Amino acid sequence: MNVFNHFLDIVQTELQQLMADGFLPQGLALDRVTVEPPRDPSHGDLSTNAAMVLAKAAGQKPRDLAEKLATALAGNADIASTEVAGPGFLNLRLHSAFWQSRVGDILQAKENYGNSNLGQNIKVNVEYVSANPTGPMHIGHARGAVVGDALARLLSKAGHDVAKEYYVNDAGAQVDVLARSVFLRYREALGEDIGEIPAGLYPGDYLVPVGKALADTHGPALKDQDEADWLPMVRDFAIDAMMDLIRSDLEQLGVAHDLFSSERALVRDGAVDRALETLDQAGLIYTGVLEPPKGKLPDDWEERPQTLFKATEFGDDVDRPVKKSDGSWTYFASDVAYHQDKVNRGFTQLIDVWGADHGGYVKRVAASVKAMTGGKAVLDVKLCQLVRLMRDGEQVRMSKRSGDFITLRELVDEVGRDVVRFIMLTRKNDAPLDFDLAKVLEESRDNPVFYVQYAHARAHSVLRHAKDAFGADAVTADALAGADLSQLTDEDELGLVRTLANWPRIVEQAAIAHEPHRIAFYLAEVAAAFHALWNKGREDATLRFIREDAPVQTMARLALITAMATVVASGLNVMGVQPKESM
RNA sequence: GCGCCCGUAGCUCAGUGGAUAGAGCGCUCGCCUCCGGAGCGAGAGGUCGCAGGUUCGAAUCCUGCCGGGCGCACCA
Repeated sequence: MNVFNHFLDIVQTELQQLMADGFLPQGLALDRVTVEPPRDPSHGDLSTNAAMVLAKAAGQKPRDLAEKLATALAGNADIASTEVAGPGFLNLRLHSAFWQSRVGDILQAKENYGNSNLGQNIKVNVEYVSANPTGPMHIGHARGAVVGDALARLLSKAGHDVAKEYYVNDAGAQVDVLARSVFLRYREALGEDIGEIPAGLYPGDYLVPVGKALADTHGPALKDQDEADWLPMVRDFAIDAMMDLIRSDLEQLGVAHDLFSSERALVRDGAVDRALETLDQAGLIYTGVLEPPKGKLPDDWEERPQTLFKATEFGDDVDRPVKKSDGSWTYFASDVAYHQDKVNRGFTQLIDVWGADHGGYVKRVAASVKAMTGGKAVLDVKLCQLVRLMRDGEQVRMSKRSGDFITLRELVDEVGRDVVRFIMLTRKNDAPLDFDLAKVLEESRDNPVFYVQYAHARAHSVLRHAKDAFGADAVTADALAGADLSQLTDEDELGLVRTLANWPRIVEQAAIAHEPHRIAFYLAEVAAAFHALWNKGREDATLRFIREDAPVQTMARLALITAMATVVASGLNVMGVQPKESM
């Protein structure tokens, strides 16, 4: 149950009744009415702004209106008291029994607690990573991979029909460079001294085995051919090898896409021609000359006519070229086709997760989607800012020149998959993130991965102790489900329950905002509430979870911490992190 | 020059229309024969970059300015 939606329904029903009974004017719009947890817990359990948002249209003073609503709600069995406060808030306090029942909800739903039908099974396409198939993934790709994957899981939990997709840029000049780089390694594998890798080719050692594999397959047969003869074949060979590499990197991170879409295949199948034809028929393609870019001019800039898309009609700053000077499609043109392809496959919500360096590209793609679909499909681009790799507060320098950058694989090998995934979600996507290799492994309060995992492990530790004290037969899921929850009366116990009952709301809000990082912050809050309760038991022995002299109360408390562990596991599951039962 | 993002406590950051703006670190003061002290509690610390505007109500929305990051024909 989403407690807040539940009471929003109740409040709206009562408001409708007040209208029907003539206490309020007919036809008031109730869509701005909200029910939320008050910022200050001393104000009660729930707070509604109904009186304030309706006062003007109703022609009544907010506080008077709030009083009427309070009277109307007084009959509700779950509401213990109501209070009009401040400028016209109506604060509700619920009976303990209502909160206690939420523990039962959680135990019953298990990790599905927090699932929502918010998305109504709408088809959402999340495209992420989409790194060029020219080398292994590095730390920057890791952030997009985690954000995209967690967002997909989040939307799925919130009731969307989600497809996870990787766009393979296998059609541009960069894959020809890859092919030449591999060909060099092929000659090397045949015993040739290739010396320094020339500038403009990929120098990384990861291409050595690819060259060797090529030599194993073909022997020296390719060596003396013209480039035009070997390049297409070597290119395909190299792209396959790179995608295998990338897939295995992703697997290490626990990221699995549903579909890898090939740019080359789109071009080959004529999808780009068709997409551009669509735009052309709509009168959105023309030949024109662009103004030179303001500020610094590129050295080789020349004024010339280009085939342009009227992006400015859909909110972009300038019209955008779709053909290169050699007549082939630009990358943008195939991206238009790719987005059209997604829409054709029935997706009405498109989400792209990109690096921040692609920020200048957002408007034109959004414009193309708008032009293609007449606004029926919406595109949201999540830009991920840079990850700064640190060690003990010092920035780790990466040398891109030698191809010796920090790979995803090295990162996961050093700190583990779960740590990488969690830390990547401890910032908003549009804020830069410091990833400190030392700090993320610290076992302390200010390492959120540890802090949250510790709460989960601690709960399981208590359950193990309880089984020792009462016997494994006494502490079972059935026994916990049947616990007398009215035993949970301490204010901090009920406080923890309230925090747990917030989970369904967090899921919905994070899903609406497309912000998976909110899960990480929420879990830290749950962990804090649990650790605080734990320590209260240190000072007052009657508050400990396990009281051998009070088995009924103990079972209720074990039910509570099981619920806590369940919510933490549910949240970690959205983040793609495995909960730990011991540290 | 233009566009996008960011500016909140000494530091790192939450908080996308609600009440007295929060957390961690750091600082000050407390709590360990006890279910895992790998933790907890209390305190000090703020013109929410600046100036206008919208609103019953603005850190949040709008406009302008200041400061920082990223990007800026045909590459991907």
